[in-house]
Amino acid sequence: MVRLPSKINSENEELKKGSWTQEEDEKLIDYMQKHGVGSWQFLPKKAGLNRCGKSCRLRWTNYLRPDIKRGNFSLDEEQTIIHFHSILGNKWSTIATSLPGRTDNEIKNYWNTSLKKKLIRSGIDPNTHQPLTTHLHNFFDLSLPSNSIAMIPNPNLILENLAKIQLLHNILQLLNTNPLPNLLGGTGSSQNLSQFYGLSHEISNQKELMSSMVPNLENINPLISSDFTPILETIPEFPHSNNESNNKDNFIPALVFPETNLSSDQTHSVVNSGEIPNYDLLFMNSTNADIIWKTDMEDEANSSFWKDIFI
DNA sequence: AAAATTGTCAACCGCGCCAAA
DNA sequence: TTTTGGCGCGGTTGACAATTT
Repeated sequence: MVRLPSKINSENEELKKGSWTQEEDEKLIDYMQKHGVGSWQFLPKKAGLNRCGKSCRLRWTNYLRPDIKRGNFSLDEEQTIIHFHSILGNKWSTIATSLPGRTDNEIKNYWNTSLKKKLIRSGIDPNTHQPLTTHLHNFFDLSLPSNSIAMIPNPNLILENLAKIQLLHNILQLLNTNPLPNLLGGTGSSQNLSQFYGLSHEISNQKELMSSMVPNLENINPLISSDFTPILETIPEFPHSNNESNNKDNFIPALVFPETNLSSDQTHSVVNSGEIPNYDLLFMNSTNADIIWKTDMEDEANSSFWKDIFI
């Protein structure tokens, strides 16, 4: 048997690709109404379409089929997708069987463009469906058994953990500048914040959250003294409004920046804007002992927050 | 007002499964 | 038992729209 290359028809002509025209749609609908679903391989020729069978199947199942439901996903549908995704993962076609009129493609698109972000904003990892802080615990705990760093003064490890602290800083900054995260939007409260971060007790401010999220924080860097409390106490409270000036006042000053491609002026501008630096680059370089870190000591306002830890 | 960025969604691609040869 | 080909699935792309800078 000879298999035709998929982009050539039996007359050796190039098959059409890309968006479907109204005329092509009409031909396909007309054919499907008369013959129903059959062999996709021979359909294009019979229906007078210069397309491959696969393209016709896709157009029919994802767009032209008469039983397709249009419009926004309802809350029920949304919850169904989240529920089944937590059990099945990216099995879009299986998930689609629970949502009449919705196609796997549509569900997949909706997940990738909207639902995933909604979950992240709610403090839930869209891959594991677990609170994001579970990962934070692992993030610090796995690499930081008690006292290990103090006993092995490996500069690369110190740099790596500096990077981790910086990452934590930025997570806290995000939490501090956005409305409190909660499940699927709406107004937040400290109660549901605790709930969605997987904490057994209620927390009312950021320092409590920080202590709860990173129990081994005092072991991260040998330069950190045992008394971490004074630093925690300087962390601002959660803002309980969207007032922009309040949010600005609550910016946690930047900790350290790697001396990468940022000039001093750029570093200052990043510090002052609260912008998040490029962590891919940072981690990529963190195994290199030559990496130079700088604290922003010239700027008293920005450095006072962190200098007790590192100087 | 224009340019840049981000979001949405239809469509494509390659792979793997499975039935038929 | 192995090979072949149809089909469906999940990941990705790219065009267009909407929003932001």
